[in-house]
Amino acid sequence: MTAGPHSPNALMIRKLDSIFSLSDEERQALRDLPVQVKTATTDRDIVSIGDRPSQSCLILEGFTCVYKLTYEGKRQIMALHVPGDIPDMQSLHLKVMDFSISPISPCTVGLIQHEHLRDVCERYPRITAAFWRETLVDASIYREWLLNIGRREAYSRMAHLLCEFLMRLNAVGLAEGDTFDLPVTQAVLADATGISSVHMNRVIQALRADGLIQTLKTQVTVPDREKLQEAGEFDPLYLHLKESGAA
Amino acid sequence: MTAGPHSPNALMIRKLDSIFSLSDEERQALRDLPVQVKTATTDRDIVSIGDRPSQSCLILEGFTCVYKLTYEGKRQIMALHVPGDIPDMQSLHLKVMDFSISPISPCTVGLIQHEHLRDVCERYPRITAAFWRETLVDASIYREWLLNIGRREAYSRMAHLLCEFLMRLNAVGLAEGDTFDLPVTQAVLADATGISSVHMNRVIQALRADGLIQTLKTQVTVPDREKLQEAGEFDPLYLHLKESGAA
DNA sequence: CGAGCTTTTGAACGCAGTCAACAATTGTGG
DNA sequence: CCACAATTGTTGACTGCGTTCAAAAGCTCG
Repeated sequence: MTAGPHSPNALMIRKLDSIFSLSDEERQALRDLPVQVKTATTDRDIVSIGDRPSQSCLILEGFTCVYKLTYEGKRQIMALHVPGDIPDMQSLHLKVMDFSISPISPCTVGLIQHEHLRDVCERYPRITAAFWRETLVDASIYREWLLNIGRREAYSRMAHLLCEFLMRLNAVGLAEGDTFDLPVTQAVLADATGISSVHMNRVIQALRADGLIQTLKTQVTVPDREKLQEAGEFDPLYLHLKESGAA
Repeated sequence: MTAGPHSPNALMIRKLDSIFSLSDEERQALRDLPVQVKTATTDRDIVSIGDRPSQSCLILEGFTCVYKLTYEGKRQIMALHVPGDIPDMQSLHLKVMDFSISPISPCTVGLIQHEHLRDVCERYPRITAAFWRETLVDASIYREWLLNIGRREAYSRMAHLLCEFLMRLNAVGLAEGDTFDLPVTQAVLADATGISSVHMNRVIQALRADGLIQTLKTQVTVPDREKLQEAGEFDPLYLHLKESGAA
């Protein structure tokens, strides 16, 4: 629940540190955040639309998605989150959840009470800035997804999604080179790209046929990253992984 | 450039005040923000992707959009902004712009230097929270647009967009009852909903034929708000216009 | 080894895109 | 104030990407 490089917050701290170069004191304050560790499975939401949570959740293991449903029950996934992410940091300032969060693979998450988050923010303005920045990167990813879903065709959309996922996993050290684990059904990928699951199946076959991806069980390998990025018009700028040079 | 209820910042201050009940001191600090007023026309970006701005822009009059282009030049509009909004608050924390902002009608905007924004944030933590919250609402709108574009058909998308616009204009007192001005080409609306401009034309005709909207020049009237909301599956929760009750 | 998912395949359909032409409107300069 | 240019809106015909429905094949796991 506290100290050590293996505190549950380690990944999140490393991520913030890589951008903000935290001081020892700031790092320690983050390590000291009380975290309640829970496991979650794909059959139940972690948080649901309409909830008024008093905590935010930090992904520790596995993947989650942010989604909403239409009246007819069609699901749109708006974001995928990987370990180190806090998908609902927003509930710190917006009382009512306007979306749901669900695991898309078996997960462990760490729940952090808002009062504790508010407390570190109050004491360390740079942590406020760091958290704020994280939510701004989330928004940037939403924008790129809007471009992806609104203006690209299915084949490119999927290529783009795979590029993003690979790069984000690389950033937190969860992908070995060009191979990563994607323990997720095609229906999930379809809901994340705004197409039907039948069509997603055909798109994946096309990507395989074109040699852009290889799959083995849930493992995905990208033999030629550049080719996949080209197919998906992928430019990592929007991920803001580093502040390439100052203003 | 400063005081009075008619300072350029008035709309923005009123918006923040309605949620946060600012103190006199906080209000005054916002009024004192130096603002450089500029006019802008639809033929040129206010900020462009790749820029590293040292200021953010506050919309004073007219409407702007946030957009990106695909390699083939297809445009996706990700957000519309109305007076009182700050579409690029994010550049306070993200050095490089990952999108462009363009007027979609003749505009006046107020440019505010980042250093001044940082200064008020440092002195007034509640203003930090208020600005942060604004960016979180932007993100919420992106999510709703993702659902709209990813999972609804063109007719509903447009109905939804009109509902959102009407409600946001009402919130800042820029719509008379159920009529508002939308001085925007159909191509813009098409780019905001992810459809072609030809199809947008047909959708608008259908909405007119069904009595959901009436148009006169650039004026749009919504005779039956409920019916339009139903057609667009519009639920204003995601706009977070008020914190309906405490947690 | 069987139940329940998930993936795959085929066929028919439909929403929306594209292209091209024309009409209406707006803006501009004389 | 009119004539002309440029932009915007409208219409029709054709095409196609992706959906839907249904069924079969493959996996996973108790």
